[in-house]
Amino acid sequence: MTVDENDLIARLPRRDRRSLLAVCESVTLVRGEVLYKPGDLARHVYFPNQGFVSLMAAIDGEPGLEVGMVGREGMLGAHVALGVGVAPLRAMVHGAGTAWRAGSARFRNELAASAALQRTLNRYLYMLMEQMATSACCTRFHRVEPRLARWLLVSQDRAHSDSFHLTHEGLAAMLGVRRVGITGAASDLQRRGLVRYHRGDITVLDRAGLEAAACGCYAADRDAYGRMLG
Amino acid sequence: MTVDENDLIARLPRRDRRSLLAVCESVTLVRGEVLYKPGDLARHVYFPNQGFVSLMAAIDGEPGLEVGMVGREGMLGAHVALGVGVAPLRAMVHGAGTAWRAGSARFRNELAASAALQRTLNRYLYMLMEQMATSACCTRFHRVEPRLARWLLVSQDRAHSDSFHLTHEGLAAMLGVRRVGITGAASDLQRRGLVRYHRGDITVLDRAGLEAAACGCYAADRDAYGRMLG
DNA sequence: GCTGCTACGTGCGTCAGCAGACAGACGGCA
DNA sequence: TGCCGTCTGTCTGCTGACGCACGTAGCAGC
Repeated sequence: MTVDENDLIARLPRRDRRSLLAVCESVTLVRGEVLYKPGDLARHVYFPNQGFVSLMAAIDGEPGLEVGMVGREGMLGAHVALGVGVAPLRAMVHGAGTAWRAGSARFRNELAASAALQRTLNRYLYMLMEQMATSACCTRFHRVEPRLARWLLVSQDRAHSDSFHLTHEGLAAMLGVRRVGITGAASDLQRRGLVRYHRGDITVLDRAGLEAAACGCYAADRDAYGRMLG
Repeated sequence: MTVDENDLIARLPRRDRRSLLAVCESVTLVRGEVLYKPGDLARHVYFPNQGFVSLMAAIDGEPGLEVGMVGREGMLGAHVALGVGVAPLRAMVHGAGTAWRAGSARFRNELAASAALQRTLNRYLYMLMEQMATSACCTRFHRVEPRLARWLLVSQDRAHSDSFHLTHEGLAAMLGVRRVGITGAASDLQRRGLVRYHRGDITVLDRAGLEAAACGCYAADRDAYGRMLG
């Protein structure tokens, strides 16, 4: 067990944690990897230790829109915890890292046996729903630039790193806007010295400034996360 | 027990259903009533028998956007089932009806005691999340008119009635658009003979036509509901 | 009748974001 | 070294929705 341990697992009582980890294996999350596609039967669940993964809702056959992001604070395969095998969302790795992975059936056994795990995941599900609702509003009402700033902050939190890789094209797909919309917003953030990017390599330079540039949804999400822990 | 029974309760084994109903009382849902406000501690959960209730996500202090709708196919207070007392969303009654209501603590006891209830609610939570994700995409990508058509269909399903009451102003708040946007879309639907409305009283005239006018999200939601049932 | 309120319809100027296209810059690779 | 694909920046014309404001119609009450 390292310092970079998945938060949900870290919060379990020792006994439950050991039991769960006994059915887990360590895997590497590779950038670009798709962990779930909508309609797929999920063979595994994942507890990231580092890295971050986007949850995308599809629409009209298009990739659609990002409705949530998962890092070491959460898990992938919440639907398995709800007793449904079929994934509702596309889960795509954006920041590489490692994760604990468990087979769905074994995971369900662990869940049935551990009240602490049930409690923890229930709280996480609650937070995820809150995030999705916030996200929906944010997408509707906020401008591209504050939304981009928010996305970068959330990614930075999940990645535990100041820099990560994603092109304007990729960012546009996440936020559901055109690439040129990202180009405009990103240029401005760079001009103001908040970030630097170069051919897909993005570095956050001024975190406080970026927080000021982001919409209130970032703070709302962070608060929701805090409430989940407390 | 009447024919208009909440679907979640109706699907429980007789023993579990009796036990749950024993801690429920029948209440009336009045149009305009707010069952939860974000941040409130939920004292009760509700299982509607008729009527329909909107789940609204707030943003920047504004009422925001509807992210889900609940009728007899679901429950209000899903967050209580997840072990969190604080409501994340505003729940507002749009179609009057009756509901079974249980105190949060008693409901939690029932939930702990009934594996069938847990399974049922888990599947419902899954569907609710799927709906929220669909809703987020729909809000972003679809035009006002198809979205309005979808909203009317969903309401009709929940209300089990061809007519209900909501002004253009109210519809605008649900869909997160201007009132005049609704006026334009509604005029068109009326001109095409799909609906009729007068000072807030809306009647669906041509259901099939309305389904054709709605975006694919309506069908997607209905399918998700079908999958939940098994 | 007049008043007042609510609901609905319309017109106008503005604007963010759209679609499509193009060009320059950079970097990996042969 | 030169080529090519990727990434980024910019332009044009277009449109759906916005904000605001005003006009009208139905309904209730003294």
